[in-house]
Order: sequence, then structure tokens, then C-alpha cells
Amino acid sequence: MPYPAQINREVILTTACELIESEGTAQLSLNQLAKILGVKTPSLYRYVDSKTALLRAVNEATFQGLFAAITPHLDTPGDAPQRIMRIATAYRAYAHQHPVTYGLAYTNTIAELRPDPVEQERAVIPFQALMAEVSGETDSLPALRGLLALMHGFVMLELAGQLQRGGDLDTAYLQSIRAYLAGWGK
Amino acid sequence: MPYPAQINREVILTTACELIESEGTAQLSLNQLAKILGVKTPSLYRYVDSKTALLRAVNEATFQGLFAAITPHLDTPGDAPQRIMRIATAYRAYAHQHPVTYGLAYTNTIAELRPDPVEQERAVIPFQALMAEVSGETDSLPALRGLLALMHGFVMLELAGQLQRGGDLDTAYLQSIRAYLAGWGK
DNA sequence: ACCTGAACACCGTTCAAGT
DNA sequence: ACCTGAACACCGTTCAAGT
Repeated sequence: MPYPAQINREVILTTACELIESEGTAQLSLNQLAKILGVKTPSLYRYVDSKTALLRAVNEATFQGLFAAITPHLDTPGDAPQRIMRIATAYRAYAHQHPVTYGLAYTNTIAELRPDPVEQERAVIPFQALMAEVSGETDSLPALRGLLALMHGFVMLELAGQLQRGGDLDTAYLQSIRAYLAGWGK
Repeated sequence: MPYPAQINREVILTTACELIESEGTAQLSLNQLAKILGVKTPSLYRYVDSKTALLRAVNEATFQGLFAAITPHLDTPGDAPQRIMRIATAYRAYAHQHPVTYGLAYTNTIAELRPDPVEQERAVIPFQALMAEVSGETDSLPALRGLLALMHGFVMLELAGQLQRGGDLDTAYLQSIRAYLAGWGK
């Protein structure tokens, strides 16, 4: 008996993202998700292996979105520091637009929720070449790692509400990255 | 009828920390915690308001431990950069010793789990004075924030398994911080 | 082919009752 | 004074049964 599908994997994924972003990660339950989709909870299992698998897919989407947001700035006019500053700005903007899912994606002390880290680090290679223009070829990997750390760390401290003593965070971010790049350029 | 207490708040807290550290945050259930303590689950509620409150207390302990680990290095011989490098090393060492609880403490996109952020930022003021010796007085707040971001971000990327393309992470960490300080010192 | 009802083991939490 | 049993609403997950 043919039976038209009422849902599909993609709509599950996107509403899961929306739900997480609006209600917080802790609030995401399959029951609630199913109710929103107009379906009973067990039906989700036809499209998703488990809640864990769903969250991992959400995280994969987050990383994809993040890289899609920053890669366009790789090939823009200006010298390497200028382009890196644009990338850093786009990076932070993406995190601000998706604060909860961004935090979730990077949070994972829980290994099961992480996308494949090998693929992860591959995505970052083009940025290493850019960083090499600042730090020199030999130091480009540690220099890139420090840059990622600085961007990620700053954004996470912000999102965790750890930077509330006033002061302009926009310029603090840019100043810090500029200092970091200057230090490697020496 | 007097009834000798079998547990207390502190033993709950420390076993919760141990459990989180060894099994992962997701695994911490009050049921399991009670079983380990040789007590029934509802008994915990005499000492702890809720699971959320317990986790917040765990996070408070983590921050206290972290600052206890790094503050001794404030007043050590050498110039400001040297002392900051020692602090940075102690910071990372603490995170490596308590990877799960460290991640949990800083993870909180969930506001309820965070310790009071005002108190938080107050703890960091002595470090700002030290940073001022590098960046100058006026820039000391943004400079400190960038330093915290760099340390935290690096450690979190490590713990999240995002830095797996080889290379010496110890020296990458120190090199990045040295570059950062050099950039502010200009 | 796709969805649901019923069931399972497990949560966090409350509260009257036990000792 | 402190702990427990019983109960509640809610989880994620499985699977035989419905259409």
C-alpha cells in the first residue's frame, strides 16, 4: 500500500536546528520535534538513527555553514593580514547569527556528536596557505591553529557571557587578531 | 528522632565531579549518583536544589580550581611576558587534568549552568594589571580578553579533537601566545 | 511504503510516610 | 533530622500492527 511520506530527513534536520537555536540545546526532545512536524515520535526513526546521530548531523551542518561563510573571503583583494581580518569578521558574525548551534558544534567533549575530525581539518588547509604569507611556510600550521583558537575562544567567551565588564568587544576582537598577526609577522 | 546524615553536600559535589570526569557529562544521572553514594535518589534533594544547581556548583568548583592553579604564577620572577607564559602553561595543564569538567564549565550556552559572571570577571582583574605591562594601560582590557580567548580556544580545540593533523601542540600553544604578546608589545 | 500504539527502561522531581 | 516508597510527567527507543 503506497503511503505518501509526510516528512523527510532534511525537514527534520532544519527544524531541529531552529528548535535548538530558539529553545536551547537542552530543550530538544524527539517528542517535541515530532509534535512540531505533525507526526508521532517513532516515525522519526525511519529517517534518523538516534538522537545522537541527529545532533551529529546538526553539527555537520553548522560546520558546513561556517566554512561556507568564511571561504569566500579567501580570494579577496588586499594583502594576507587584510584578508585574514575579513575572514575573522565573517567567522564571528556567523557565530553570532547561530550562537546555540555554534556552541553545540564546538562543545563536544562528547565524541559521538562530533563530525569526522579528519575531514574537519582538511577544510582548514586553504587557510593555512594564507596564514603562511604572514608566518612563513614552516610555522604556518601552529600559526593557523593559534588563529583558530583566538577566533573560537573569543567567540565562545562572548557567547558564554564571560566578557561583560564593558568595553567594545568588536574592536577588542579585531585588535587582538591584529596583534596576533603582527606577532607572527614580527 | 535524630538520624545521622549519611551524605553531605560536599561528598555529592566531589563524586559528581569524578563521575563527570570519568564517564562524561551526559552520563551523570542523579539515580546513578545516588546509587554510588549508597542512598536513594530523592535523598539528594535535601542537599541540592536540582540537577541544574548541582551542575552549576560543579562549574563553580572548576573555575575556583582553575584560578587556584594559575594565580600562584602572578608573582614569580621574570618580566611580564615570562610570567604570562607560566600562567598560560598552568592554565592549559589544568584543563588537561580536568578535560570534561573544564569543557562543561565553559560550554554553557545554557545560562543556568554558569556561575555568576560578575564574580567571574572580577577574578581576572589581577591578570589585567600584568597584561598592562605588555600592552600598556589603555589596551589592557582588550589585550587580556584576547589572551583568555587564545588560551581557552586552543585548549578547547584540543579537547574537542580538532587539532589532529600532527605537529607539536605544546610548542604551537607557546609560540602562538608568544606571538600574541609580541604583537601587543609592538 | 510509511506511520502508529503499546510497551520498556530510564529520567528528574515531589511529597507524604517511615525511623 | 534525615531517608525512602510511591507516584508523576517526561525521556529515547523498539517493534509488531495498522493503512
